[in-house]
Amino acid sequence: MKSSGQTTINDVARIAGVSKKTVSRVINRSPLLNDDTRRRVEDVIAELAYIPNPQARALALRRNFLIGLVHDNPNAQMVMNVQQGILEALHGTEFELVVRPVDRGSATMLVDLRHFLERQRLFGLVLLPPISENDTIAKLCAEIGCRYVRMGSARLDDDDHMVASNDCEAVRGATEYLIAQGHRRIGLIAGPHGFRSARERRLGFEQALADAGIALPRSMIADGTYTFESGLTAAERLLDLMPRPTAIFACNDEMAAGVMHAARQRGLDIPKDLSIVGFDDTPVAAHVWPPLTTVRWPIASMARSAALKLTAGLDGEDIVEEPSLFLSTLIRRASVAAPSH
Amino acid sequence: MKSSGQTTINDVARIAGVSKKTVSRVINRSPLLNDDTRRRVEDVIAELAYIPNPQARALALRRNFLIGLVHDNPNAQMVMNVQQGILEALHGTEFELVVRPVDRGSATMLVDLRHFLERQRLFGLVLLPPISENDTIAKLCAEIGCRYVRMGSARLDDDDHMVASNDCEAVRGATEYLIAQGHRRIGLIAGPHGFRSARERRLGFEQALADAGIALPRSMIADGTYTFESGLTAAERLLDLMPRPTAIFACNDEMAAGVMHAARQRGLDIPKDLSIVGFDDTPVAAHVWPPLTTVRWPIASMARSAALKLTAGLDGEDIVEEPSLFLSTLIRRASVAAPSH
DNA sequence: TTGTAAGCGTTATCAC
DNA sequence: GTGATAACGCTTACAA
Repeated sequence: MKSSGQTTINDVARIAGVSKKTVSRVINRSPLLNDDTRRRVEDVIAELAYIPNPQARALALRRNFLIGLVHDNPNAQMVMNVQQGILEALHGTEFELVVRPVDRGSATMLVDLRHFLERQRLFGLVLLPPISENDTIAKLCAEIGCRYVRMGSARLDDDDHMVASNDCEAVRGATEYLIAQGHRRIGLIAGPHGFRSARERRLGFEQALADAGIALPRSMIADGTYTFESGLTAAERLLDLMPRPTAIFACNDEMAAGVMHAARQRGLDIPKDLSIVGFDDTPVAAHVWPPLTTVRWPIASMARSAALKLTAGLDGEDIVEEPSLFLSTLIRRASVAAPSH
Repeated sequence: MKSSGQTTINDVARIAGVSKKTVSRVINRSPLLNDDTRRRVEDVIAELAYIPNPQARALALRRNFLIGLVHDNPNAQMVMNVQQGILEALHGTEFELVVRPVDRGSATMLVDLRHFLERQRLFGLVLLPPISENDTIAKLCAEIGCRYVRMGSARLDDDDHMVASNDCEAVRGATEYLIAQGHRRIGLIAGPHGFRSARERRLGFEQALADAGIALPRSMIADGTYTFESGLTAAERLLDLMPRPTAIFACNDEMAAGVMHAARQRGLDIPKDLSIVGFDDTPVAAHVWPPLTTVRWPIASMARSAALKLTAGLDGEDIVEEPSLFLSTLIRRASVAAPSH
């Protein structure tokens, strides 16, 4: 070991009595290596507690050991869950996680992202919804040679490049649950236009009503933007209807919390006068009063699989096929009851 | 530009008719450079849209252009705000943000962190509370030669190595507000033992009562762990008291939300029967019913300053002294009123 | 199966 | 002020 710093590949080579290249082969698990040699080198590596320098590897390989998380998702808990899932997958590997929020509205978003990818030569990208729905970004990655996996509410890409939840079916199930409770006048607070998740969730809602033979007048659907305030405003419109809905499905928890405020402000009792269902099962769902019935999707597991897809087949590991489709669960809490009239 | 890939320093040097070293000097804003030369090189750089390769720089400089965010904070919104603040500071620079959650309880935490730092040779670290309160980590950074800035509820280090909020004074102010509303029996739900923020907030609470000449029986203080459930449990104990408190200060919003549930379960009206104040101003504070009066601290600004301290004086930029102390604000919402009896 | 030489794209050293 | 030349620590040809 040179006095100046860390143990290098040269130290290992010298002490093991082999060339650097042989050590390099051991590090990279080259199959064409004498077992004796490999073992000898591995012993020296262990003894010196040698760790290959990621910067040098990055330079030589023309590729960094960084996984990027690209997102424009305003929901903190969601982003954190994704980070946690990715880090779980990356734990014990040489990969690190770099976060990169982007602004969907910005005109320079694509150019910025391209610069970022070209400069940093990331190993791969996990794309969070809603930006993951942008096909141009996927094409950009393919063009630059950066691996990517997109997370989404439905199949956005081929299996190697996406993990998806089944939002449509999940919402259908949740709506069927409301119907089973006896509700017939059910309002929907939809998500923002252009969001795939909004489309899928609305579709599931409509299907459930259609299957049950319940008419869905346009007035029972209010537009929202996934924010608390938009939920509040939309709920005010729905609650002005005569007769008003006995239940409201909000396409995410934030908006459902807004519905609760709107109901409370008019003195409505939840769930007696109004049942409410949300989507996401963010912490707010459990912490509002009454606790919110909602749909939980396995966001951390999905992110974990996404990261594993990215790094699959690198370490000479057995290639385990990661799942691409993930199922959601209806979490039943106190915000739903049979209609009282 | 070679056919294979990106523009390199060699291309710039060749076309500008200077040596690589001179280009390097331009990139690194060396002061000893002929203005003519500099301008010529800069022109070529602009023309070729040349971007220095961060991997090669990292190898040569023995230091990466990565800022690490080390945290063990369970609050998603808080972590996201910090990330946002750091990224704001890093925007337009060559730095990227790497996130590194750690497990405070783990026996190998320090060893893992050391490995991480030695391997990745991070440029610097932003440490989030509560892990930022750990002096051993600061020493580790100093030893390894990794810059760091600690975020905290009070001055944890010298000005170059910390940014702090004034939790003690903020809570004193919030408590004085309750007192000014007429409250005399005020309960405290404290934070976890060993957390500096818990200590500071409790201190502020005690000071305010003492200053107002209000006795604080031990029974009026309940232990919490910054979680919703602990807030609920602690509130149940406080609300069992005879006479019960007319107001409760919870040391964070999560616990305050728990207090609301506990109050609701016993049919207490908020704020008529019980006033509640929280701390942090996380989204839940605005979304519970009634909206929660709470203390907001400028977490993103603090993180931004932390990152700026880390990267200060690099680009030959004017060195602007970043502030070290940040003030909190009391956000008055509907969860507080004068006591009704 | 292993080793040698030549990069990868940058910065540091030390002359000129 | 500027430029050869040698690092930085690793990998990829290409030999042997």
